[in-house]
Amino acid sequence: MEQKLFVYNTLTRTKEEFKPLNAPHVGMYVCGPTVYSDVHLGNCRTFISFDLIFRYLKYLGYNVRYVRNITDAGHLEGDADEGEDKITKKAKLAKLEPMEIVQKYTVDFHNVMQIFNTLPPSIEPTATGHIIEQIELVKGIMEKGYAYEVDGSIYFDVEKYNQTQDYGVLNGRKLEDMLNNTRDLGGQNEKHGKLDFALWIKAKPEHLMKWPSPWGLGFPGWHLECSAMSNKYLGHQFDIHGGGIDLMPTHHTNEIAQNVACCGKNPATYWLHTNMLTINGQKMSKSLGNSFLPHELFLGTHPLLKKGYSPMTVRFFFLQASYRSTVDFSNEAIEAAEIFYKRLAEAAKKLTTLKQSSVVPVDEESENIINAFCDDCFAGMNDNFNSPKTLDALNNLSKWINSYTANTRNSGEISVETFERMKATYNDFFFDVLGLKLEDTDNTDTDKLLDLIINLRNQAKLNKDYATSDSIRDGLKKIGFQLNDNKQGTTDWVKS
RNA sequence: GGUCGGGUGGCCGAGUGGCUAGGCAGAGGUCUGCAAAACCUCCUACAGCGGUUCGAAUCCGCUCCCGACCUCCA
Repeated sequence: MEQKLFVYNTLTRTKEEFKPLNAPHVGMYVCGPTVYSDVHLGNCRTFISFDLIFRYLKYLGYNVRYVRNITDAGHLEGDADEGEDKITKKAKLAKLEPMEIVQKYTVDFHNVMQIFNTLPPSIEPTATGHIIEQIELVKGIMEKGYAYEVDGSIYFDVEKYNQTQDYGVLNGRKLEDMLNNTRDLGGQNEKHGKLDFALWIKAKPEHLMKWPSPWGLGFPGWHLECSAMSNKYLGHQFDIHGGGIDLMPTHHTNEIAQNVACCGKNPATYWLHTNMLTINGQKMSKSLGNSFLPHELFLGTHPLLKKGYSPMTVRFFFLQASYRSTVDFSNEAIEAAEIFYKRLAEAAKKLTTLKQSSVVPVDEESENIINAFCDDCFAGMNDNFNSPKTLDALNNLSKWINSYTANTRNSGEISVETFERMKATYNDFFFDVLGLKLEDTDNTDTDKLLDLIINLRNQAKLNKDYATSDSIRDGLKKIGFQLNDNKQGTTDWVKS
C-alpha cells in the first residue's frame, strides 16, 4: 500500500491516517435501509458515497468485507419504543404479509443501487435473519448488568452505563445535557431513565412480526441488529463503521453502548458519516414530503425538476461534493454536472482508440505535468475520499487526452510509460474508483442507423450540398443526436 | 432553548496561514463550408466587524444568517 489514505473520524473529529487492524483485510459496516417504502434520492446519496469508499479501498488493494444490513423488523414509528414497527404498519395498510413489503422494497432498493452502478456489498444480512444472535446479545448485556426487564421488554440502562463509560463518546455530548434536552415522550413509564432505549420489545397481540424469546413473544429494538450483525460478520472490532450523519447522535451512540456493554469494545476504529441531500436548504426526508424518488429524477416527472437526468449524471453530481458536505439540489447545479460529466465521459471513450504516435524526444515539461495530474487523482481520494479534487485532476488529464486525440499536440512528446500511465489512471479512476460508466452506447440498431445517415450526409458535404447536410444535422439535433465533424473528415455523434 | 456544523465570485463547489482549485454560465481567440466539439486566453471571490501575525478565506472574539441533531429518518 504505497498510498497514504486519510479519513475523517467522527469519533475524534479529526482526519487520521487509515490503518486497518489486519491489513490487507478491511472490515466495513454500513447501516442500510429500512425496507418499508421506496428509497429516495437522499438515501441513495449515502449508499453512493459508501460505494465510492468501498471502491477506493479495493482499488488500493485492500481485501474489503463490506457488510450492509437490511432492516426488515424492529424499526418503530416514533421513538417511544412502543407501537408498531414501520413494516408492520405498512403491511396492515396494504393488507399484505410484512415479508411481502420487505421483499418488494428490498428488490426495489437493489434495482436502484444497480442503476446507480454501485457494487453489491459482500454480505447483506437482514434483521429477521438474525433474531437468535440479537437475543444472545441482549442476554450478554443483561449478564453484564446494563439492561433490565420490565413486563417482557428489555431496556438498556444508559445512566448506569455512563457511570463507567462515556455514553456520548461519539456525539460529543455530556449525559447531563442529553438528559436535560430530551423531550418527554409518551409511553416511557416502563423506562428507568429518560435516555434508556429498548433492546427487546414485548409484542402486543395484534403485532404481526414477533419471535419467542426468554422474555416472551417480542421483537428486537432497532439499534440491536447492527451490533449483532457486525459482531457476527466482522468481529468485535473492525475498521470502518458508516452511515448517514442523522444516525450518529442516537442510533450509532446506542450501538456503541451495546457493543461496549456486551463485549467491552467500541466496535469500529473509524466512524464515517455522510451528509444530507437538501432541497432549498432543507434536508430531504420522507416526513417533510420534499423527497423525490430516483425514477422521478430520471424521467423528470417531479414538479421541482425542469427535466430528467440520467443516473450517471446524478452520480456525478454527488461526486462533485465531498461526502461530508451537504449537497443542495438545484436544476442549475445538476445541469452543470451533466455537461461536465459528458465531457469526462467523452474523454474516457476516446481512450479505447487512442494510440500514441511514435515517440519523439521527450518533452520533460509535458511529462511532469501529466504525471502530476495522475498523482493528483490519488491525492484527492487519499484526502478523505475527496472526489471533487479527483474530478479536477481527471478534468486536467482530459484536456491532454483530447489534445492528443485531436492531434493538436503530438502524443509522441511523452514517454511510453507516461502515456500508458495517463490512460490507465484516467480509465481506472473514471470507471473503477468513481464508479462512472458510459451511457450512450446502449443501442446497436441506433448506431447502425446513425452510421447510415451520417454517410449520406457526408456524401452531401462532399458535393458541397450544405443545405442538405445542414438539414440532416439540424434534424438529428432536434431528436437528440448531436453530430460533431472532426478534422479527419469523420463524424461523431453524442446524445444531447 | 441546548449541542454541533456551515456561510467562498452569476450558479455549483475544493481549499485550514503566504503559492491560479475546478466545473457551469459569460467574453475573446484558434480550428471549421457553417456549426458543434476540442484547445487557448480573460472574468481573481471568500457574510460583517474587530483582533493575532511580516502576512488570513484559512487562527481567535463578537455580530448577523442558514442547516442538522435533540422525535422516525441515509
